[in-house]
Amino acid sequence: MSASDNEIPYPATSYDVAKAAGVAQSTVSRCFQDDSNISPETRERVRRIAAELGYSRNALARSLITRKSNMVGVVATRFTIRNNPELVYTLGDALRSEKRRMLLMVIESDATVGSIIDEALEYPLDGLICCSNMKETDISRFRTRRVPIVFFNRDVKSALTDSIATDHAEAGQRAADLLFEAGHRRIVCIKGPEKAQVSLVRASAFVARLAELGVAHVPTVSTDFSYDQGLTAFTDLVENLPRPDAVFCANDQLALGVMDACRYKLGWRIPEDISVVGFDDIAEAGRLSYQLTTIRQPILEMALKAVELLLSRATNTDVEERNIRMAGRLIVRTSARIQDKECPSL
Amino acid sequence: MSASDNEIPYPATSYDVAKAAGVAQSTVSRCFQDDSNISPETRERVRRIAAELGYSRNALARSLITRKSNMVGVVATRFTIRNNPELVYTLGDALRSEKRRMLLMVIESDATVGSIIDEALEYPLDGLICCSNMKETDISRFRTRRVPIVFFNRDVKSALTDSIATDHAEAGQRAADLLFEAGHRRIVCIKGPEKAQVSLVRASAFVARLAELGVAHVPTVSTDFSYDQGLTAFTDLVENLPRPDAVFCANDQLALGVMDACRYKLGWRIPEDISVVGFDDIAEAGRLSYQLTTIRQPILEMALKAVELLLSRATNTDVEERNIRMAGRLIVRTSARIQDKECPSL
DNA sequence: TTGTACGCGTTATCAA
DNA sequence: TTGATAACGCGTACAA
Repeated sequence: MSASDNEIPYPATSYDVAKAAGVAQSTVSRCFQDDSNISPETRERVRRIAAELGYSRNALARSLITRKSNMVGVVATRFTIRNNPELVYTLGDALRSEKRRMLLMVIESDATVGSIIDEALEYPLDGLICCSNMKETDISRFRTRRVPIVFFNRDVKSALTDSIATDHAEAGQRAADLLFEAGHRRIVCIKGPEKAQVSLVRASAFVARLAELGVAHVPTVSTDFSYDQGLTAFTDLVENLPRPDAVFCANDQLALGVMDACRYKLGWRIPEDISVVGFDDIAEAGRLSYQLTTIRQPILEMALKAVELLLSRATNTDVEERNIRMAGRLIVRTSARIQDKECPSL
Repeated sequence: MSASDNEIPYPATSYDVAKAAGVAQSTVSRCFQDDSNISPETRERVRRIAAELGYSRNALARSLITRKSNMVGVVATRFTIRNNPELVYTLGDALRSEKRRMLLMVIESDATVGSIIDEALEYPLDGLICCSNMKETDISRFRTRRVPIVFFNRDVKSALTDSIATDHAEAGQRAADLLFEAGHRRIVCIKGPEKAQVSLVRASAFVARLAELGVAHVPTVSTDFSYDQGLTAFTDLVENLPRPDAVFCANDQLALGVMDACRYKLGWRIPEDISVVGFDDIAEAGRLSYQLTTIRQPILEMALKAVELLLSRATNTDVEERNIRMAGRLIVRTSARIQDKECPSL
């Protein structure tokens, strides 16, 4: 028994199947395409033989000739993945139902997106869903290659490049109205990183709206969007302040930290002593221990829409860019008083 | 101006670069490989011209000839992604530092893993990290193709196939010892789905150990591993039972639901009236509102080890399978009394 | 309906 | 050090 007897050096190719079935390689190829002219008998026989040989088509070789990789790149930051794990699942699921694979490229933060550009360009991606900012020079490299991009929750405007995002400004404004109408006047704001566009928009719209309503000063502090900093930054902030009666947090993680600070560090009751409003509606916000009133981002609808926008670019190559903004939805729980203080009977 | 003047039909290839640089295509190829014999001047000049043309190598074409896709498949269930988002990030990060891409294939649950087998086989993956069970017949299809698999937190044993998992049995046993030594005797157990191996192992080891210690009956109920069912299943379970003094939950989500059931439905104090122990150490477990005592899975270390195991198979083709079990780590917080009831002075 | 021949864009081999 | 040429495995004209 020689070495060549038991060699299984490489997976079977369409040539191997062709030889075993006594047909041409192109016939084998046709047997695995849905819309090809092939006799039912041949198709069945060849497929059976292929199965016996353990044959699968090589997707890479196919991509080379069809010039379609059937792969969609998804760029996501660590924070996005942690805060919205369902987004990853939903994107993957939506892409698979469109016969696309998900090449997930994770980055530490928006600041490090540059590190994956070259790698993404080496694959003839069908498209890129980018949950990060990107420089125009990098965007144009994809555009040159005809790789469409959809930005997800990032306010990036570029030619032929779509985006979908929550309407953060409207949402921040709504939070301001909510708290003002409930009679709150000593209001503070816990926002995210200075570099995080979404946080800035939410917070500045919130503050601006309050200013319109006559609340001139809204003490504000920046954080890293984490529970821990929500807890500590809030505690520090209120130390030298008249006690606030409401707080808006630019995301739910912060809000949970603020709530725990109130209850376990400051001894304040929620919502009797202070109203807390968050942003996102993550799973934790609905726990009985928190019951956080917050503004939900329609992440899952946005994910589906992102896939739809992306794949429609394959046919509609030159349609003008679409920048879709979806309204957040106020989820009323018990962490904020929503009726006016002056009318407790309501 | 004819149509051909402004056509940018396809990305530049190495032939285009070669023509522009006045060299052979193979020379261009060499300029983009680190370990090739090429004069520094040529390399620099060609690379510059390539950059001007916006050239990137086509990874698919390269894979075809090198028979290495540099892609690693990661199979993960919706539950895994939701419960352990950091796992996704860590795997992606570890793979990228090994110059590999992550093809993430999401599935609804272990039961639907069959739906991605064919699709995974079509790519000449460098390997597969599988956070799901898999039938032996499917495993062998990958083995035939020389695609190594590492099972992650699944107790799958198969030839040449590595696995890494938390030692769930040891952990369940440890939870039992912990509660028993604290003096608890009326103990209940909230486990996960009947089909979830990890849950069964944790719970049955827990119950078995208590039996050894003389606690014969441990009322147990199955759930879907969710917060909601932790809350409702526990409430239902204890309704017709003498009040338990301790509860072990097969994951943290359940434990949080149980804690909220105790506090907000049953009016029990934690840990004075009942001790609660969870499993996983998800982020929520550490919140001040919960302070859940739990057993941490070393997910991140496991992720790194999984990548290491997988890539080592590329060279060590025929080394015997390695089934690594990592010990969980007890994280003591305040949701469980750990000293004996009889010795409150401790 | 099937076979022949070519090309997708790269790396690898061999000769110069 | 470089160039010519042959793969890699498939899809697709075109001819039969």
